Order: sequence, then structure tokens, then C-alpha cells
Amino acid sequence: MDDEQLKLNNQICFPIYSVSRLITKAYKPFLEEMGLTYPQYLVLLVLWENDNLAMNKIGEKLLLNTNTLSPLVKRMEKMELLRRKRSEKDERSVFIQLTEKGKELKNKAVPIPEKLLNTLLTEDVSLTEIMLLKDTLNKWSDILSEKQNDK
Amino acid sequence: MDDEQLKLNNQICFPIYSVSRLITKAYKPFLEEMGLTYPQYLVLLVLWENDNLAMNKIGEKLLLNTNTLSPLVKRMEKMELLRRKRSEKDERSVFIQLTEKGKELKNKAVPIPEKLLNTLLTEDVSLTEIMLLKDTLNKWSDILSEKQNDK
DNA sequence: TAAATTTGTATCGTGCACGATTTAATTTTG
DNA sequence: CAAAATTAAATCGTGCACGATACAAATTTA
Repeated sequence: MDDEQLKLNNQICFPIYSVSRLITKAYKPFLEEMGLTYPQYLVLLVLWENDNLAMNKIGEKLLLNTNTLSPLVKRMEKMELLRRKRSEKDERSVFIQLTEKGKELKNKAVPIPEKLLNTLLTEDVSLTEIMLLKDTLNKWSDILSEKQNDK
Repeated sequence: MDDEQLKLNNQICFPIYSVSRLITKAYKPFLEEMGLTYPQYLVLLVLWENDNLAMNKIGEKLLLNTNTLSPLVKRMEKMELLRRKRSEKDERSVFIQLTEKGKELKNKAVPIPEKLLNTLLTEDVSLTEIMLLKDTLNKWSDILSEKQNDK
């Protein structure tokens, strides 16, 4: 059988795709308490770390284009989590600032990473394994995104 | 700093999410030649391995609910890749059969896994690492999906 | 067997992703 | 300096994901 590689369980793509969705789902109960979706949470993670960033900088960090980010951020503005402000220096740029409400949400978010770790940790998954996977995937992310930027 | 864990690069969720999207993007050029999206390709992988499955069986394998799968499969029916047939034994069930066109597409798909492997393999990523990651993620997938089924 | 429950699929609404295109501001070049 | 090229956002269209709901067929239960 030449098509052994075509079987679902032999593909590398499928486990990444499904684990990604399963992890997002694992976040859901915690994020729902804050009224956030997972991508909105990611935007906040970026801004909590470094407020007042331009759209393209946020997109760079999250590997998202403006056609995704633009409406996402507008929804978050409607939720009064942030404000959009066109730069005076360069009127093409739009800078994103957290509102008080957006800043305060960070307090609610602090315990989330540990809660999620506890969801992942079982007798079959150790902290070492999680950290190893994280590092491997970060490396892959760098390699793949660079490769795709070079085109 | 208590919020070290909230930094994007320390999160386990973000690298999985972005690598998943980057991998999907890596498939794009190959799938475009066949006129397929990535989830459509996954459905075909399942059917090539095991034709004439009920909707719920396909959803089980891909971890997709019918609210995703139903329109997806209907689009594929319009593309004449498959046919939907309501079971006579149990009229609730809909079985999915590949058309000739759908079966023949497999020939075009056979070289894809190797092409993708070559995209991933670099001086920094070995085949061993890829296989290790695949196995780890498959294990995680099992654990997480079971955990979420138990609720 | 009639009523209640479960099962299998479909539909609806919302929110991403992302290729392609548009628009406007800024920078580079001839 | 004016034309061309680049850069930053936004918009449009299509296709997933997925919670919630609906509905009909089948199964279980009283």
C-alpha cells in the first residue's frame, strides 16, 4: 500500500489541527466568564504586555492580517475593552489603547494559565512534556512563518 | 511579576494555535491544485480510507459536529466529490459515498504528505522530531477529547 | 402501546481566518 | 518636485467552527 501516508492517523497535520481546537475549547469556560473569545483573549495578552501598539504590530505578534484583526478589534472597541486612535505622526497608523475596563480584566485573567495547565496535566502528561512541546512548537512557528514570509 | 505566565511566549496555547494555522497555510498550494480547502481534504482522507460512512462517523473521526460537517459536506456534494444517501434501515442516518471524481482525486493527493514533510524538514527540524511531535499530539488529542466528552 | 427519551441530522447566528481588492498616506525615485 | 512605489488599514466574499435550537426517526420505559 503506497497510500499508508494518506491515513488520517499518519498525518502530522491532523493532530495539530485537532489539538488546537481542543485547547481553544478548554479555554472556553474560563474565557466565557470574562465575555471573551479566544482570539480576543490573545489580543488582550498582547496589549497587557505592551499597551498602545499599532494594528500591524499586534498582527505581527499574533500572525494575523488586518482583514482578520480589523473587525476583531472593532468588536472589542464596541465592548469598551480598548480604543482605536489614528496616529498624528503618520495618519496611516492606528494605535490601540486599553481602556480601564480592558486593563482591569487582566486581574481576572491571571489565574487562567495555571487552570489550563491543570486541565492538561494528567498521569500521562507531565509538565516537562508540556514545556518541551511548547518549545518545539515555538521553534516550528518561527521557521514556518519565516518561510512563508520569504514566499 | 506574578503575570509572567500571561506573556504570549509563555503560553502553551498560542504556539499550537499559530502552528496549526501555519501548517494549514503550508498545505494551501497543494490543495489549491485540487480545488480543495483543508477541512475538505480531511473529509476526503477519511473517505479514502473508509468509504460509505455515516455523517456521525466522519464527525467522530475529525472531531467535528454536524453544524460544521453538514454544510461542509453539502459543498462537497455540489463539487460532485461525493453523494449523500439517507439510510433505508435508519432514516435518521445519512451515508456519504465518494463519486468517481472523489475517488480519482486520491491519486493527486498521494504525493502531498511527502511534499509537506519536505516543507517542514530543515536543518533545525529532524524527521525524528516530527514523528515525536505527532505522537505527543495524538496522545493529547485522545486525552483532551475524552475529557471533554465526559464533560 | 403510548409517552418520554435518545439519536442523527440540519439550521441559525456569531465570530474568526484569509485571499483579493481598495483607499489613503507616506516614502522613494527619476 | 512630480510620478511611482510602498505602507497601513479597511472592506468584501467564502468557508469554516461552534453554541443553541429544531425536528423527525428510532429506542426505551412506564
